[in-house]
Amino acid sequence: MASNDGEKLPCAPAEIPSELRGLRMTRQRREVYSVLLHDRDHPTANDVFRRVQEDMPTISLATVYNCLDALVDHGLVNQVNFDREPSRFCVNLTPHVHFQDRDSGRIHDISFKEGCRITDLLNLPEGAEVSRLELTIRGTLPKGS
Amino acid sequence: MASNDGEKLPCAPAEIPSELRGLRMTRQRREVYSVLLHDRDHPTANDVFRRVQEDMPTISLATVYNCLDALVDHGLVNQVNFDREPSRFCVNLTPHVHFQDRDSGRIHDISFKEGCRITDLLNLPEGAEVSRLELTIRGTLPKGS
DNA sequence: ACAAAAATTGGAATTATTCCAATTAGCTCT
DNA sequence: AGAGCTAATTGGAATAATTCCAATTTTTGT
Repeated sequence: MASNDGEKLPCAPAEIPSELRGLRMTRQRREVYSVLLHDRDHPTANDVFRRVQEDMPTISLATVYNCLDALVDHGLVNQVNFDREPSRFCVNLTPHVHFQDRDSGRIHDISFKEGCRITDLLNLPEGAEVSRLELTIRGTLPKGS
Repeated sequence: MASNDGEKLPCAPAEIPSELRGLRMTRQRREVYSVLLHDRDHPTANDVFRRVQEDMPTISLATVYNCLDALVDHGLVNQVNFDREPSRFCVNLTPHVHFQDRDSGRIHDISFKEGCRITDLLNLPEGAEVSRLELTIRGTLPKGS
């Protein structure tokens, strides 16, 4: 889960500035980021690759991986892992967890109830510092949600 | 997170019966399970393979994978995934989450405070049924814990 | 003991991801 | 705008965890 520091984030490709959080926005990174902003369905690296290729047919898969890494490192994108499945990517930077519906396979972002922190529920050892926390849930949703 | 139904689990290899939760305990499965019971340091499949080989030099890695799968399917063992690292395996069936210390790399089991359920903190959609939930934490522990 | 079913085995195959060396693009300073 | 420097991109090869497969062996039920 990423920490959202309250900064306003661009919501349309056209608004992506040339640098964001100190990350040099190359054509490829901009395109990858824009694809992630456009369809927020938690695509895999390969999904992103295929989508970016439509506008930029010469991009390589290695570059997509590089771009995704860079975006993740700079906190613009979250990497979501469900078990041993291919990683998925998510531009929602507000605190949330992921729920995968067994039937559709779709992943849903689930927010926290007001003021709730997971670590309050745990018997963490004295002095433990949490730096990254990932919660994934699998289950079913009522039909048609 | 496994559900522990309160059943008393064997704590020494010698005590493992020929069937457990409907799982046929073959020599190989028994050995794999016994290795997991003996050193609860969340080994990978490869770690388990090397340990089992000491007593059973002819076992194959494929069999270790098969045995681990069977044990996981029958709820005797938990599969633990940290990001894209190799899966690790855990015989602790009480409800808990996993904390990886950045310095040592070691994984610690973290229990819940009395009566706490993670799903109570979440804005789950009406009617959502949780079937599996995995929480992994990375961070640091004070020296010497 | 016999037949049927299930598990084990070794090796090959798969697949997401990473690595590498060569080219290209982006930034800075004049 | 041009030169030089650094970082990013590229295609292809390499890696590594895991899965698959077909043949053999073990176990179970009759």
